[in-house]
This record gives sequence, structure tokens and C-alpha cells, in this order.
Amino acid sequence: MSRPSPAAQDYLKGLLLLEWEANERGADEPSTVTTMALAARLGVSSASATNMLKKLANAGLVEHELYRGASLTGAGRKVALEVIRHHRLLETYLAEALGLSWDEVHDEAEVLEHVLSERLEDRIAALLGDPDFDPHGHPIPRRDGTLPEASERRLWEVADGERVAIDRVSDHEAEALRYLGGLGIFPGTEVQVVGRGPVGGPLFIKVGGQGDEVHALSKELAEAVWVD
Amino acid sequence: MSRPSPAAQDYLKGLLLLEWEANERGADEPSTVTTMALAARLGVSSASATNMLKKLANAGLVEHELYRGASLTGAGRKVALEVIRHHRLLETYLAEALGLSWDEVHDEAEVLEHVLSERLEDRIAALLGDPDFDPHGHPIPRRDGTLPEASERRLWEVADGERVAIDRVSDHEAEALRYLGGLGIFPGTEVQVVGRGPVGGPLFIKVGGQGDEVHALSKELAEAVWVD
DNA sequence: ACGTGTTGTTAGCTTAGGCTAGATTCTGTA
DNA sequence: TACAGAATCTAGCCTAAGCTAACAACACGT
Repeated sequence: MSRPSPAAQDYLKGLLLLEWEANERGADEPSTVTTMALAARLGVSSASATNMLKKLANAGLVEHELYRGASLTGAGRKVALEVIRHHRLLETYLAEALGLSWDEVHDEAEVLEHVLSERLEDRIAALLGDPDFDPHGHPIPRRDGTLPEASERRLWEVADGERVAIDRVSDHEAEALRYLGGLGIFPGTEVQVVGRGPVGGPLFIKVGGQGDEVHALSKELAEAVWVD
Repeated sequence: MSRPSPAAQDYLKGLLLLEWEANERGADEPSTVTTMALAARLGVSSASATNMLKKLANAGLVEHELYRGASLTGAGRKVALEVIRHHRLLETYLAEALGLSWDEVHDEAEVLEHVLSERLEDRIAALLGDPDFDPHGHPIPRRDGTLPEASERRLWEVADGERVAIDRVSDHEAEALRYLGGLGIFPGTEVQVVGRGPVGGPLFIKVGGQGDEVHALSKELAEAVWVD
């Protein structure tokens, strides 16, 4: 497998993202990803995932112990980081240079990431001044594979009354991004938690310095936002 | 065939480009393209071409009479024009916005053209001011399917002593583009034909206003350059 | 007008990446 | 510890797009 196919790249990227998410939830590295989780993430059947994992294992990109889940090898991790770098650089470029809104860039980047040449990657990175974060605040892997630091504290976990700055926002749901953008919530924005409803009820926040207005965020949404 | 696959798009694009080339050589419209010519253009076997032509005919995108060649239907022509529009817009964008040289843009555009969303197409076109020509001087199909006028006179056909302006240059050979660029030959450049060697020998030209220097272009090259 | 070389088509195989259905292994609970 | 249900894997099928080899049609030169 000289250059992994777009499909293979998607699986590798999915593995790394799922690993990161697991680590955030306190798992030990190096964590292993289940077939089902991967299949669900990619929107394919678990049979398809098994199938691709076998191929990737064969190519030395993942470690796959039967019935035991999979994890990236060094080579696989490198490919995954490159794909994620492409994705996040493209998101940044599309927002900055072409004026797409932050809820539009993800889907575009999803397809362009597999097709970006080294040449273009370098031009774009240089043009943007080698940015550390994409428009949603996600860290952009560097060429050497290291990652800029990002906050791991979720808005949902902030105590009532506390005032924090938005660090990053999950980019999976364009709908959520539009809503948050409508409230003026972007990386860097300051918000204050003013309270929350009972049993997983909504979180109430004020946005920015001046506002009296209180907005409600579902638990789901408040867990998809990280703060400094 | 809702959205034709990248492969299908390539065949349709090839058909239209070959048709244009035939028309330039004086053929009657609507010209028909042979299976072999198409296969050669795409670098596939003629069996593969036959195969795809059948699928495209089935989808109503080409007319394919067995052993008689193929031609685009209205629907097929529309798709082909869109792909070529994508290609040439991208070439222009990559050169203008990302600073790629004119011998680099073709290969990049070749893969991006299949993946460009309407949204991005529109942004790029607007950002460039709806350009009529790409960096090689090729006309960019408009959204409505019409084509800006381009010259049909080849540099090779220019009489000795005559002074002309470069209109466009074939973008197929990066090598040729680098050579011509090295001589300072771009769309708009003025050149003077000072003579030519015997039996298809090289064409001798002076570039620009000031130069004493005479450069030699092979017949092949001088036929891949059009002038006003 | 007829054979022969060129061009085009058909048949059948390959690879990649999906899928469903059914077999297998794992695991948590009784 | 045994077994039911969940997770995973295997088997077998499908489509797209390529290939080679063999066959069919065409068209030109005598």
C-alpha cells in the first residue's frame, strides 16, 4: 500500500480521532478501538470495518488482534496525522481565504483532504502562517507529527458562576456550529455559566462581556465545547 | 447516474476536448470521436473505453453507435463543460492565489476538478472576477455553457517576418510549459517569426520587443501555441 | 470486390470497497 | 460456571473500473 486509498485514509483518521476521544475520557494510552465504534464513526457496516482492518494490518498500518479491537502502528499514526493535518489546514484555508463559514468548511475539507498534494499543503500552510488551530479551535498536527496543546475541559464541567474562554468546538454537526455562531460563540469568546437545569438539563450561559441575555445549551452541546 | 463518477467525468471531458480539436482541424460539427482516440487520450485500453461508452450511452450522456464512434448528447456536453470549467478555474486560482507556476497547475487541477463543490466553484470564480481565460490562455466555459472566443491560428502557421501576440498554449506537457515560460512566452507576449528550418524543421522566433536573441521551437511545440 | 490489417467489441478475469446473513467468540450476569 | 446477548468475523455477493485475449466489423489497396 504505497499511498493508502482515500477509504483507507478515512479508516486511519477515524482510528486516531477515536483514540484521542478515548484518551480525553481518561483511558490509558495506547488505547484500542473497537470495530463497532470505528464502523459507526465511518457510517459503514462492521463487516466492512473488519475487512479494511485486515487490509490495514496487512500493510503494517494497524495492529489488529482478532476480536480484540485495533490500534494504530507508528506508520499508521503518521498517515492519520497527515490526513488530519490536511483536513484542518483546509478548513482554515477555506474559512480565511475563501470566506466559507465555520459550519461549511468541514464537509468540503472531508473530500479535499484526500486529494491535497504536498505542494499545495505547503503553500497553504505558508500562506496561513503555519497556523496551530483550525476555525473550530482544533489543533492542527505539525509536519513533524506533534500536536499543539488544546484544552481538555468541557464547558459542561464548568462550575456555576465561573467565567471562561471558549477554546474549541466539535465540528461534526454543522447545525450546532450555526447555532453557536449565531450566539457569537467562537474560539476566544468569553462566556459565563449562570446555572443549569436539573438532571442533565440545559446549561445557562451569558456570552461576551456586555450581555444580559441568557442562552440555554443542551448537555450534548455543552459537552461538545471546550474551554480554557 | 445521478452525479457521474470521476472516471465518467474524465471520459466526457475527453470526448469534448477531442471534439474541439477535431473542429479546429476543420471537421464538421457535430463530430464523432473514435474509441481508440478516446482510449489513447485517457491512457486506458480500448476495451475499457468501449465499456465506459456503453455505460454513458445508457445514462443518456453520449450517443454510441457500435463500430461508429461516439458523440456527446446535450446532457453529456453539459457535464463535460462543467468539468472543464472546474479544471480551468482551478488552474487560474492555483496560479493567482497560491502562486503555482503554469506548468504545475494542470496536474493539481486534474484531480481537484472532480471534487470541487458548486459552493467553492462560485467562490473561486467570484474571487477571480469571473475570468475568461486560464493561465495557458484557454477559454473557461461560462456557467451557461458558452465559451469565450479564442484564437485558432497556430504559431506554426505564421508567415516568416510576421509579428504576433501569444494567445494560448497547450497545457498537456509541463516540460513544454517550463521551456516556453523560460523564454518569457505567456499569453499576451509578442513574438516575431524570423524564419524556419527545412522540412518541418524548427521555427525561429524573437521574443518581446527588445531582444536580439533568436530561439528555436520544434514544429510540435509551434503547433501547441496559438496566436492572435 | 475481396482479402488483410486496423479498429472496435465481447468475454472473462482482477481489485477495491461496499453489503447481508450466518457463524463464532467474548462477556456479564445469574 | 454456564449461557444469552452483544460484538466480531467469515462467506459470499455486488458494482465500478480497469485489464488481456479472442472475435467481429470496417475500410483500403490491389
